[in-house]
Amino acid sequence: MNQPLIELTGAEWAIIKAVWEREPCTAPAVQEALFAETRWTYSTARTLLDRMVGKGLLRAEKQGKMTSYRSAVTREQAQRGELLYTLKHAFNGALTPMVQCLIESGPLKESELDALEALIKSRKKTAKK
Amino acid sequence: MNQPLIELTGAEWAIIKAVWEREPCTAPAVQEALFAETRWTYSTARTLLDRMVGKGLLRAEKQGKMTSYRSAVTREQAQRGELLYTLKHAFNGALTPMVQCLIESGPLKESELDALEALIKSRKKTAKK
DNA sequence: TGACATCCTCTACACTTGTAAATATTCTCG
DNA sequence: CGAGAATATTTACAAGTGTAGAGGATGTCA
Repeated sequence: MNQPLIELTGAEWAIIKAVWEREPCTAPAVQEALFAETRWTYSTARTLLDRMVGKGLLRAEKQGKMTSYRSAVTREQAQRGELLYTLKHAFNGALTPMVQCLIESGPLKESELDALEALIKSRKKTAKK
Repeated sequence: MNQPLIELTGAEWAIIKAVWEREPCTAPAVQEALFAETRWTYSTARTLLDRMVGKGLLRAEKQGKMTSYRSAVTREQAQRGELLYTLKHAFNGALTPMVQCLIESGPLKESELDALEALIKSRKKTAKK
């Protein structure tokens, strides 16, 4: 259940997001989808894809000549990994300061504050044990 | 004002935290402080320190034979950089889901929820423009 | 059947990161 | 002065990352 903490590089984030949005999908499809943003050639996208399979972040299945990729970790798992990395290194595990810094850094709208407030309220109920 | 987004590796976080806590400080001091946690030799610590000077994360000043290091970025800047990286890559810039994921991931206590709630309230007042 | 268009595999290469040994330079005290 | 202790400088090296070219295999249409 507690897999070994997922960490993604910037390039990997780009790839996996493209995969999540269209899986299963082929390398050319991913390359094309990301080209505008990254200017990566097919080779580059393909290398990244295959390395990520090696790391267990994606799974590949060969169908004839095409290879079909799909994610092996969920978006939530990846997000959590990223957050936990930051929580641990940048905030020494202290959650409140982290949220504080976050809401102070970001340009955030009134509506977002409302959303957060609601979030916390509901969370309080759930947490009650 | 908008410096080019600070990103630190795990090793760099360890170093800079040690520096923040005792700056100005020497390489041997940093190495010693981190030894229990990292088991780094003097060489390793020194290399890291100097590379970080090269990147503009620290500043070094030679005084006689000793070199004295101090941070060139604040803890807040570094924290912000880390958060913004995550916000951008993992959450496509959407703040609310990020906070949500955070409070759902972490094991957080009642008191923390209270703190967060207070935080948001005060923030709401400030944000009023 | 042959010329393209597609997609694949292999190989490469520079840069960064983590880690450190080897060696040199100084102080400092007996 | 000479030896040890404390520091510093240089060099290295394996893995990981970003990026891609070259060249092979295959399907397709005239």
